[in-house]
This record gives sequence, structure tokens and C-alpha cells, in this order.
Amino acid sequence: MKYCSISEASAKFNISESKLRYYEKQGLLTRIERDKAGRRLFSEDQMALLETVLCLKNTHMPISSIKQYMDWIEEGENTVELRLEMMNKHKQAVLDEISSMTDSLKGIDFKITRYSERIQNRKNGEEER
Amino acid sequence: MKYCSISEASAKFNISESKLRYYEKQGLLTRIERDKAGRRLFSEDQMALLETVLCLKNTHMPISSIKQYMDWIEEGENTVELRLEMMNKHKQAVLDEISSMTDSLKGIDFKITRYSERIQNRKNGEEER
DNA sequence: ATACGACTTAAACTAGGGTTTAAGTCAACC
DNA sequence: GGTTGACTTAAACCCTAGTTTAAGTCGTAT
Repeated sequence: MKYCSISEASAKFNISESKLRYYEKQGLLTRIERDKAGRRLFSEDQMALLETVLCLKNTHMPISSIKQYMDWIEEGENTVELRLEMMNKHKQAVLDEISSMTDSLKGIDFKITRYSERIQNRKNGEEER
Repeated sequence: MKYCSISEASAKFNISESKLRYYEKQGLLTRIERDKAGRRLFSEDQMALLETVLCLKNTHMPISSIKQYMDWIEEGENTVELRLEMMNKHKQAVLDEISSMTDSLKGIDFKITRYSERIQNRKNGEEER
């Protein structure tokens, strides 16, 4: 099995090493092995789990909830229903947030249109002088 | 012209009164009038500006940037280009964020599918006993 | 006139999410 | 064998975005 150092993991996911250490400290990443010098070694499994953590982070799940989810993964097969329920709820929350952002974007687009018109009108006015 | 009290504004936009006060204190809402007892009165113009603030908030623009934008609105016509540029940049940032969230959502959907399968397989296994 | 509810303020406090710091270990090169 | 560079830790610090608190004002109903 291939292992990644913290710098490799950091590069692969484009996330700072300090964040990786922070996530481990917060319990988002567990069972990370160490070499004899005490350096973190990320197994392929760990890298997959990390990718999941980053998906959840990226969709604004709070660290405490991600921790709960990762704890359930650790706990094993009898938490699959809980995990499914959590992911379904989170999916809906993400869809809601995206739709709310898309809505607000319409207001922003309206501003862009109006400002462009104003600038254009000013230019036309100048020509007529 | 019709004026809204803070409680009406709060109800209309479904935002707490303390946030409205906070936004005013941070300079996101300016020139809010007061009645003789010192209570805030939101004009229709103010309500429109507030809606804009909430659009920007909702799309994760930091308070300091929203303040810059509102200051430019106060400053008048000669900041229209700056405002247009800011809105264009922000629009792109929002589109990027939405697309990144949509990407991460695929990972979440994959989990949902896999968990559903595992639960289904378990049920099938039970039937066969 | 007094009690009540809605309103006000500045300032302190909280939570979330990191980053930085201080002090130290290890191993490989010169 | 000593310096260098990558790594480690716990704890302190920082910023953003609010919420809460303490103290007080106003005006209407009783």
C-alpha cells in the first residue's frame, strides 16, 4: 500500500498542512498512522476519507457534524442508516443553499444590467454634445 | 411615502432585529431615519437597499465588501463603474462557488447511492435466511 | 401618575474556523 | 559531529459575524 506524507496530501487536495493537522485534532481524521519519527502517513483509505471530509466542508457542513459522521464511519456497519439519513438531509440543505444563492444572483445580475445601461447612456449623452 | 418599523423590516425579510441594528452599526445601512422617539424608520428606498445587502450577504460577500459597495452607492454616479466591476467579479465568485458545491454534491450523492445499496443488500440477505 | 411593552445604546460575550508560535525531535548531508 | 530542513506538539492568538446584556427612554392603556 502506498502512503502519503502530509505534504503530499496537502498538495493533492490543495489544502494547507496546518488545516490537515487541525482536522485531525478535531477528530475529523482518525487512525492516521505515523512513521518511527512520528510523522503522519496517509493511507489510500485515509485519502479517500479526507476527500469525503473536504466534500462536506466544501458544502458548508460544520466541523462538529462532520465529526459525528466520521465517528459513525468508525463505528461500522450498524450506523449506515444514520449516515444515509444525514447525507440525505445534508444534500437537501445544499440544494436549498444553491437555490437561494441562485435566486440572489438574479438580483446581482439585475444590478449589472442596470449599471451597464447607465454607463452606456452616459456615453451616448457625451456623443450628442 | 410609507415607512417600516424595525419589526416590520425584520418580518418582511425574515431577519432578526438585532441583525438589522448590527448591519446599520457596521455601515451597511446608512441614513436610516428615526421618529421623534428615536426609533428606526425604513423608507422604501432603504428597504430596496436592504434587499441588496441581503442578496450580497446571501451570496457570502463579507461585510467589509458590502460596506464598500454601499459607500459607493452613497457616493453617487461617479462610482458606477466601480460598482459594476465589483458586481461582475462577485457574480463570477458566486458562480464558482455554486459549481464547486455542485461538484461536491456528486460525492455526497455517490455516498447516498452506496448506503442505500448496502441497506438493500442487507434486507435481501435477511429474506434468504 | 404609573406600569407595561416596545424600543434604544454601547459594550461584552460567544462560536466557528483556522493560523501562528514556541519549543522541540529526527535524519541526512557536509 | 554539527547544521539544516522537514517534521512534530500544545496552546495561544486572530478574525468574522453575530447575540446578549445592562442600563435606560418613550408613549399608550389603566
